[in-house]
Amino acid sequence: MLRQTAYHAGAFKQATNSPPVRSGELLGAIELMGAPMPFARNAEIYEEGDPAEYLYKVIEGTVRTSKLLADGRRQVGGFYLPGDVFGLETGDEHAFSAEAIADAKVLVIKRSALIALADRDPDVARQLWSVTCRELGRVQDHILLLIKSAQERVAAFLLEMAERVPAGNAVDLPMSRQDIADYLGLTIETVSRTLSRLEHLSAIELPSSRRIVLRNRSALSRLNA
Amino acid sequence: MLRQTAYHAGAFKQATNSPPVRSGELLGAIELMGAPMPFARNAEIYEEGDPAEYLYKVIEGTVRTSKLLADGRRQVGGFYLPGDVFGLETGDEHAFSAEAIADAKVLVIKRSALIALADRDPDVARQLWSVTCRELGRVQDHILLLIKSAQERVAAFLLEMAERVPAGNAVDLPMSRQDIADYLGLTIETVSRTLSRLEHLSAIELPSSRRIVLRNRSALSRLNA
DNA sequence: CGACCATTTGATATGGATCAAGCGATGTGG
DNA sequence: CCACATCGCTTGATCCATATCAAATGGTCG
Repeated sequence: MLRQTAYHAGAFKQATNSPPVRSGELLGAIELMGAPMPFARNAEIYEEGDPAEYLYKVIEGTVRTSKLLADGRRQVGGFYLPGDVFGLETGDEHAFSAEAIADAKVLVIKRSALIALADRDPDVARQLWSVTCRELGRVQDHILLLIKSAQERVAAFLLEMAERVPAGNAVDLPMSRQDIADYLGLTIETVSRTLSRLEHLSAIELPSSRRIVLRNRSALSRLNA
Repeated sequence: MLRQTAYHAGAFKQATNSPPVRSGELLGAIELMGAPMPFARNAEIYEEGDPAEYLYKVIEGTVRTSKLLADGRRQVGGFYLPGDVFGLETGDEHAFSAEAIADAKVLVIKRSALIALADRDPDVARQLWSVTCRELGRVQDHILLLIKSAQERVAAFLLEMAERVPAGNAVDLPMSRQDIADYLGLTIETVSRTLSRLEHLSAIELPSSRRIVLRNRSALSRLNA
């Protein structure tokens, strides 16, 4: 456990692994404005620096946002599963790029149309804001991940994914080790080693590299610290 | 330099140090709704978990948002200078707490009133969204900071502060070393050592601990990598 | 079957954390 | 006005978690 500041304060609150924006009823009317588009595995949806003309909602598959740093490293901003909205980001242009991790179907919504609609319908405006606020919360949680130890990061990641793909205790990860590493700010080797260690600790099982069984969630939560 | 992924791609874009939301003309009408409140140095403005009833805009002084982790570490979410808006965050309750670093004057705006106004005035709604998007961009940039080396983090921090307190090359930092460390995900010792190293490299001067003169910005930018 | 790619595992190096001591500024009481 | 405590910061020595370099393993596709 890394030390940063040892404040012995009273306010202990767990970092809530907030998943990306999942708009169920939300954006209901809005979805009519969008066109569903297919993207093949590894296809680019938009690139860093592209004008942010559209918003996106995953219907099928998984999408990853990422950013290449000047030195060649890559930071993965997030993984987006069916129901999740992505492409919000900051302003005129996309700060990250987005790629389909697996074959995906994505609803593409024209931003200008959405804004125009929001101008006329306060409900839409409110939803737009709400979706953005939740994305903000997700990114803040991501920050909290990045200051933890490798074991904590991996454990938190597994718990997050398990929560988002509710299929009992078995999770089928759509992303590669490299994607996970770049999301968690670790190397692929460290991710792999940490998973092996968690297996030895009987916290998880690894039937195959993409499939992970959570055997002891409370142990994971504890490691999550 | 830490390795994460060595993608030799074409898209090289520098992490733009986006400062917190600074609403100049923005929130113009809105500000009439708010009451200016004084906060003494170290006074708490709101606490993690408090219902998020208000939005805030710094008029004078500096505010820091932070979060205590279960193990006693602290993460500083951001520093807010005059003109900056804070307290947006996620939804019903504040994920971070906010404290005045120096004696501050803060405009306090009731969220419900603002939302009501946004319902009637699309411009207000749009501004609210815009402010949130910019905060989102700031937090994403913060993530990019946290995966860099100590030297890069400190250099980036100095450049960011210099940009936000435009007073030539001399910056008077309102925050302590501990605050900086908790913002950058480093220890106070590492921050201090790194500043000393930057001084030896003649990138900066340290006339006093809170005052920093940028002697060679391009060198800092280069370190910033 | 063989080539290729993703993943795991091993050995070593290193950046930053930790532990500890020193230093300078500020403030307090005598 | 000066001794002395305190606090924030710096500097030094050492340790450790994770990166790096390297090789082995395993699964997939032609």
